[in-house]
Amino acid sequence: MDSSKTRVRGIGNDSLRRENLATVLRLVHRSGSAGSSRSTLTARTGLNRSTIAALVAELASRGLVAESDPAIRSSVGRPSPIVAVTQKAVAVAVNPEIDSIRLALVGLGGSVLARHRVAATADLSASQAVELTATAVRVLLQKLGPEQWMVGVGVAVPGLVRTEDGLVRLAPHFGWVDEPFTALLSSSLDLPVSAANDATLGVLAEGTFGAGRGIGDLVYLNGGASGIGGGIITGGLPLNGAAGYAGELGHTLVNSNGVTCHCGAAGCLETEVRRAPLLELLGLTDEESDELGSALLAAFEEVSGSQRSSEIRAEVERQLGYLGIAVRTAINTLNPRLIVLGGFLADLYAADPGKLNNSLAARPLAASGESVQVVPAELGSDILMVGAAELAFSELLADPVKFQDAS
Amino acid sequence: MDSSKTRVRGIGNDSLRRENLATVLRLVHRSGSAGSSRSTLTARTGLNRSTIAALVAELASRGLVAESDPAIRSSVGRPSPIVAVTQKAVAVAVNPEIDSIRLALVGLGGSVLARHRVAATADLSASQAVELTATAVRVLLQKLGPEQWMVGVGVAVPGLVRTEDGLVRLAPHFGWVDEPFTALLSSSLDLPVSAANDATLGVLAEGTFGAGRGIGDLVYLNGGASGIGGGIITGGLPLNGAAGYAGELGHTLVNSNGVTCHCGAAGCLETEVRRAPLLELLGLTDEESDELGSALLAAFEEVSGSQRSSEIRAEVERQLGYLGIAVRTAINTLNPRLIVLGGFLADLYAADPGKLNNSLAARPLAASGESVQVVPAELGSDILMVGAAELAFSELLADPVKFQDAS
DNA sequence: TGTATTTGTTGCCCTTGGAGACAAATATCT
DNA sequence: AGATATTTGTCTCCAAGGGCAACAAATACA
Repeated sequence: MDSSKTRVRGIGNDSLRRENLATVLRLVHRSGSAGSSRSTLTARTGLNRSTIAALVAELASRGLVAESDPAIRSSVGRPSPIVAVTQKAVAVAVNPEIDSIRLALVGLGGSVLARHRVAATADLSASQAVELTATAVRVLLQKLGPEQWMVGVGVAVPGLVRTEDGLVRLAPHFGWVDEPFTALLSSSLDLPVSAANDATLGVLAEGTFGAGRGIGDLVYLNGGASGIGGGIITGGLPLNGAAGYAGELGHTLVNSNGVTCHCGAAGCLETEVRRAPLLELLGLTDEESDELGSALLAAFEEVSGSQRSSEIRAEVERQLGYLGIAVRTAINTLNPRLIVLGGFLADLYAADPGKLNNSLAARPLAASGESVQVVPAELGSDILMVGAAELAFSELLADPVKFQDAS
Repeated sequence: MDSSKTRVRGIGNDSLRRENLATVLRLVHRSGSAGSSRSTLTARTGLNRSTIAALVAELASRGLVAESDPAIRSSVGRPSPIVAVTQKAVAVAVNPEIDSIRLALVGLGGSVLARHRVAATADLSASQAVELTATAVRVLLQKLGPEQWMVGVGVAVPGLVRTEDGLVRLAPHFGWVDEPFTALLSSSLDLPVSAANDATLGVLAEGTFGAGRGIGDLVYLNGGASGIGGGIITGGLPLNGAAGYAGELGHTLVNSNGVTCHCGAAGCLETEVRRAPLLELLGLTDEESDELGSALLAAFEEVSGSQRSSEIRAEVERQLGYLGIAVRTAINTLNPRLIVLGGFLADLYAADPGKLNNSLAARPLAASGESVQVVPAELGSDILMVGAAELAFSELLADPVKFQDAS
């Protein structure tokens, strides 16, 4: 009912403190392991020196941040202590995929402390997946130090997830429909569990710690084995939509004469732009998909131009053309400053950047200097771990007081 | 640089008061001329009775709101006074269009106090338009009472407007490119002037006072004489994008085999779905476009099925099919709760609602109960006046203290 | 070595919202 | 009609939080 972000709740004296604590913690969190000096926090928040001191002290007493002497002393004046997140509060990130379930222990600041992987199959039922995940989480929990405490679990689901309660509405890979994965996992582990779409969490990670750091409007497009997912940040906030299903850019129409998609429409982006035909043309298996990028580049650099390489180039150009159409629609709709490409879309783009860039010219204002930039994702394979952890941390970041009383 | 909406600034004691004042004023503003009781404000904000009393008193002392006895006494208990906006603070709304420039004097709460219209031609230069507008605004200013004061001017521009400074980057109707319309008008009138895209302001109006009242995620699609514009609200906030060009849904691809659009691409929504062919088939002129809706309905209700009416039906179905594709893409991207159709798109939809609704079925989750609703716009011809005024009021609504000192 | 600069630290003040007691105004029940 | 319950305005006092100014500390630079 009150989902509107235009503030309706007033601010009391207590929520004032809470918001300021959250602001400081978020700033420190976003600065990652490098941390940021107390004077920087003063400048960025606009708060008084004494206030920042008090806020940092409270966060420190709760064990969330720690102060240290600055390593390099550059400017004149009394050096300001560096405030950085501790690794006492940790989250577990989970990403169930076709072949395996990946997990990680992640600390504040986006640092991956430990990884774990369990094999899975495509015909896994939701309750089986919960079982597998729960035991894997318990393995990770054993690695926790005595001082560390678990904030919760974040799950990056390849499918549609209802934000409200984490219900997995649709996960095509596993054939799940309306599976309460989140609730089951939560009751099995007795920990708070939250879930969201994988690409939505991808853009969260990339926008906080990756290529989109500090950028308020960006679109993330990820090409995976079985489709294309999208995540959007606008005005500095993740775009979830009414229920959390926003960002399904894989179902943008790119070809009226295209193949019918599993969604029922024809010529969707993800029916026209696929990894499988590229791998096939290159003679690579699914497991060798890491080599896709270099193989494509090799095919494009080949001067002689064999029959096979020209076939590859044609397919790449074809796919890039369709990708361009979808990206153009996204730009016209969202006016982002940055398009981040992940998965095989990054490889596709790298093979012939000019093709996509030119394709983006066919839109209003394209000629002006205010055009968007297309870049590959910066975060590597940890992106979903970081994004899922970000989700798990979100409550803590919004209200550091709610957790762990001061000692 | 700091365009991100994730709070970076801390909250001091002064901004605390400012935010609470703004929250209360916004709530009263959104409740329109009906106003809302003080007890309602207490409940909705979560603030204390005494605090609300103080805040309302301050707003009243600034002349922005006034209290009055409740008209109907429904429930038990001491009756709570009704707080409603006054019409002392007013804004001027401006909408330059092909044939005329429309203006209005608008008060808080979205009430249109006076209207004005001056003839215009399509070949109007920007400076000529500024001249015309400025004199028209001066006419409206004379209607101001002695107690009223002008907040500023808001302009709804049929084209791309840079949010930052109101520069009109592109207005195809007039052939304007990078015209500083806003700055010129501001210096000519010596008043604050802000500008934005017309459909963006349309969704603001419709989302605040119209069909989307209280809904945090909605898309507004408007069909005009010369194209289709779109405006988006997500998470309760208008979606502007990096520079203000978001919402250009008229350039979504709907037909790979379509006509080339002025944007350079082929088969855009606005090349396939147009008002002109409908009017032509119905034998209506541009001036008679108000009758389009009833004429279409008549053609659809005709039982016998003349040659002409079946042609009309075919064209309507064709256009609705393409509209459905664009709407589907928007839904997949934004997951709105509501699609609001304005202009001739509302007429088109009304002629055969089932066609569009069925077309939306071809998307993930369409079968579930969580599907979107499609509705016609509620606000009539005043929509852009209200939206533009909303823009002009936005600074006041965000910080009621900055204006007019307490007497 | 002295000076300018920046920033942490401390004590005090001001503003703001909250809580509670009391009064006022209404509906409802007897 | 009168008593009672309920809701809400009003008033006074209080506590908490941030700002400010003075001082001290720590650095760069001349």
